[in-house]
Amino acid sequence: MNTDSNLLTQISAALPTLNKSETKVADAILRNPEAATRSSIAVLATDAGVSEPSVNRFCKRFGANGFPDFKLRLARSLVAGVKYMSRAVELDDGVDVYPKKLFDNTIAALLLAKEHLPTAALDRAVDYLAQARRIYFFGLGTSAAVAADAEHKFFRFNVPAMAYTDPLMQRMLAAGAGVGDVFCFISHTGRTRPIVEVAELAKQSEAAVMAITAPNSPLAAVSHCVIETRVSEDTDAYLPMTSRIVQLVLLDVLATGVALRRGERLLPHLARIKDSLKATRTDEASN
Amino acid sequence: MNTDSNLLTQISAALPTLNKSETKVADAILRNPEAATRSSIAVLATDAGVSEPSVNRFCKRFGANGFPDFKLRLARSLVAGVKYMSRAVELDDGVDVYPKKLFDNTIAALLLAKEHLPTAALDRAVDYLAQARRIYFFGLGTSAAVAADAEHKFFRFNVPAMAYTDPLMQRMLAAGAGVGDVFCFISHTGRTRPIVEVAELAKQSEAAVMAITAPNSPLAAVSHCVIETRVSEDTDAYLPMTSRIVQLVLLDVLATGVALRRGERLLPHLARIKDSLKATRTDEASN
DNA sequence: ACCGAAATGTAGTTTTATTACCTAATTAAG
DNA sequence: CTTAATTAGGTAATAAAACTACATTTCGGT
Repeated sequence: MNTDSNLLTQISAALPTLNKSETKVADAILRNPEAATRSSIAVLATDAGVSEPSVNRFCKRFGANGFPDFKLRLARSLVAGVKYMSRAVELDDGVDVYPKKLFDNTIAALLLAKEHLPTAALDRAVDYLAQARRIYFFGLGTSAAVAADAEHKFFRFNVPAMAYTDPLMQRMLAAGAGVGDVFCFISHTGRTRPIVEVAELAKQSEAAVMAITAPNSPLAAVSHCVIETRVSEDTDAYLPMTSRIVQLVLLDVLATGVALRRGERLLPHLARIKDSLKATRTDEASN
Repeated sequence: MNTDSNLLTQISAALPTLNKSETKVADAILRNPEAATRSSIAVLATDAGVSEPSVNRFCKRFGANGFPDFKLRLARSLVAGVKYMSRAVELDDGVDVYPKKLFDNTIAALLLAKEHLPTAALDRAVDYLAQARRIYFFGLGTSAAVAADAEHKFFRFNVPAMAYTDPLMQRMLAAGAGVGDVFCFISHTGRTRPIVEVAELAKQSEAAVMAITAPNSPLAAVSHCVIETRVSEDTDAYLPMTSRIVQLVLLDVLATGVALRRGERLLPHLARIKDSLKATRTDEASN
């Protein structure tokens, strides 16, 4: 049930199932996880008010080989910065707290996504995109910005890409699609009706339909190629903050994949574009 | 000179300055950093073909208190996944390699940004934004997509925000600006001339000018409030991949900051917007 | 209240890391 | 070219940390 890779969350999730001394150890660790990674088993035992073997047992209970191994895992978990038990921003968070939380959440989302990379789907998607005569990126709301970004990036790679955020335009383009067109739909939930309808339209043509969206969604169902993104309900409660970042990086991956497929010839092209931008600069710099 | 917080990069950077046995240790670690975090000092010493104290000395040379502390630091560095010495994508990278690299780069950029959060500037920026009568987000190129995203996010928070990506529109709006207007410029380099010009125009009005951009840039110079973002030259060589992600998260921070400043009243508003979106869904779900 | 099972602690053993010291290598001066 | 000085590196002893086996306690059930 709990596939969470973060030790801290695992521990706090398991809290109710722990017995007395284990709870003490868990408390001591959660009280100051950073310190726990630095202390020896003796210090932590004193800190928790239990004996050393209890700490050791605790470690093994959470899948570690022993205390040192446990510390290592803990250190890893901490990097993602998820040291705030409730990772959601609280109303009374100060300016020195909530920015870090937001960064931590984003980093955690990326780490998670990195662990569940749909490699096969990405490869197939690159196949589609690399051969495309023309690529359309469609998204609404937050995903519109993602689509715009994708257009820009693919364009730089000399791929004929266009982003449309107007449902009517999307409809028209999907209806008139033909062989060689690739439609890439971006939707966090895959349940935004206008987007799904356009995808269905596109599917009826000769065009290829791909989607960056949630698994088992209506949008996923109508797509030839789906790049699944997991939805983390809790952090994206009111605003899709982390999900769109993952989408963006996945589009980076696709663009890079297409570029790699084309091989070396691309680099001079990028250099040329970069040069053309220099004219708009007051000084030397990359974009 | 080297403020790099990543142990691995630190080690490989220091390679030329190391003596014989230190080099052996460094090689052994770089050969398989993951394994190094798991092995004991004895194993690593054998692996490197040196004695245990040599390994210990090596650890201290890199600022650790001893071998266990060193392992901990190493483990931390590895999480960012920067285990690829050359983090740049190579032409012969397979589909199981380059996506991870891209994610790693992005995560590394966020970790770096998190460590150098311009807290004071963020707080001031929230002051400006929270009091704004109207907010304009201006960006060009890749930053245009960021601006569009910002517009969307602030709008959801019931803040009158608009994004413009057309330089002419930007000019007109800047020229006609007045008290209560806040202009937020987004530019990776801060040297894109059209943007700087518009910022100068806006500065001449009664409006507040803020920027998410590089320090010591022309754009930073004309802004009342600058949120500095560091530019990592190597990974963003040809395309600004990681920098725009950092910008996006910084805008998340600003939007959240404004929301927090307003306090609880906001939550029902968000819930209402969420409900209004449900109508466009084929099923229940968050955006 | 007593028995048994689970939980926790104690003490001893083993492993791991550190320190102090010694030897070999290297370099610069005579 | 030798030799003294200095540094690098290794050996072995010491100290620290972690683990194991076993003893004791605690708790739930009868």
